Amino acid sequence: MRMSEGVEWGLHCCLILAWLGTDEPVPTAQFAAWFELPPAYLNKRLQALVRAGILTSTPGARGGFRLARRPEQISLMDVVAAVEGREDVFRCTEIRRRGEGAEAPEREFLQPCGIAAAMRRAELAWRKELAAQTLADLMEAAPPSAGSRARRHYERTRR
Amino acid sequence: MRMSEGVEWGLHCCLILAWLGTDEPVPTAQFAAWFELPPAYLNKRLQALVRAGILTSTPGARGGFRLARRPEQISLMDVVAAVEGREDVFRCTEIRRRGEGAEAPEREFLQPCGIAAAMRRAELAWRKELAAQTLADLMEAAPPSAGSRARRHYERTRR
DNA sequence: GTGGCAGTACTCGGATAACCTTTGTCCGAGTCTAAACGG
DNA sequence: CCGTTTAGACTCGGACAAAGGTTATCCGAGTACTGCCAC
Repeated sequence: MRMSEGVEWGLHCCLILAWLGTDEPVPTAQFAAWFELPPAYLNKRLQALVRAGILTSTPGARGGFRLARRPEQISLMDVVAAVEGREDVFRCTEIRRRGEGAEAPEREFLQPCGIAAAMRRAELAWRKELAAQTLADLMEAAPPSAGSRARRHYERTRR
Repeated sequence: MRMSEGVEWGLHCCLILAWLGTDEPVPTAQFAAWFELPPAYLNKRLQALVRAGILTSTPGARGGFRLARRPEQISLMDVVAAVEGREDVFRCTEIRRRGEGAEAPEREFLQPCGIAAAMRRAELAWRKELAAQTLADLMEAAPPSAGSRARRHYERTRR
């Protein structure tokens, strides 16, 4: 059980976009150089954020990615859901009904499996915490120098 | 990001053991028949619970698995950690230090990565919920018929 | 009849393969820029 | 000098492979039961 790197990559890229605060799209190549990541694969990951409505992409020369919403309206939950999908981490396969359970009366299965319910409770707590944190919160918690450094670097490497 | 089936299997097996409340070890074959699961692989999964100190195994004929502790002292967190490992779901690879970050002064990295910290907060909430639920809680929440059915079935198929 | 003994069946445990998800790469469609050209 | 055209470079987007992890299987070490045999 491990979260894919795409979440980390996507969050860092969104954070950069938020710090820059520019209207110009930033291409994948720029992000890839920034973090020494494989450009093509990073692009593939960012596409997931576009599909989820977190980023907007403009094709062609001078194209790239921009934030689709303001940083206060992008939560960690949004990014995680966009990259990892919206399925539950714990996926109940209802093995209670198999084998011996097949002979049990149907009314025993009216209420959902207790194990699945407990796992779901925990997962909801996780999701709630993720939804409570936005990009803006991350910006505020980070050292101010990080934001200014990002802007300086962007100005220097501008096309 | 998906939790392995071993967690579901392990929890159901532990629950059966708790319901039976017997001192006799229950072999893998019995569990496998109960839920129509591949016996050898289920055995491999239960071994993880033994290593974690949740179950005790007795080899040889008339062998099998027993609960190592009382149901009130076995939490969902214990089982998840035993099967899935104790590593964090979100694993920060510190890409902030790579590429452009390599030129930043060291003091910018004194406090941990904000993204990793936020993810960790969410994960701790998840773990806390898991640790708060024990096998005994699951037994109480389940319909009483499930427990009695398990005992009846065990008596019938006793060796 | 009783104690010992060998054979047998059964169980866990770890070493060994098949499948699937994740990671990584490549090329095509479309777009903007910029230079060249003609009026 | 200015507008048009045309070639070029750049970017996203999805189709195509490699790698690692999970799922599944098999065989060996060890244990308890059971029937047999000797006394």
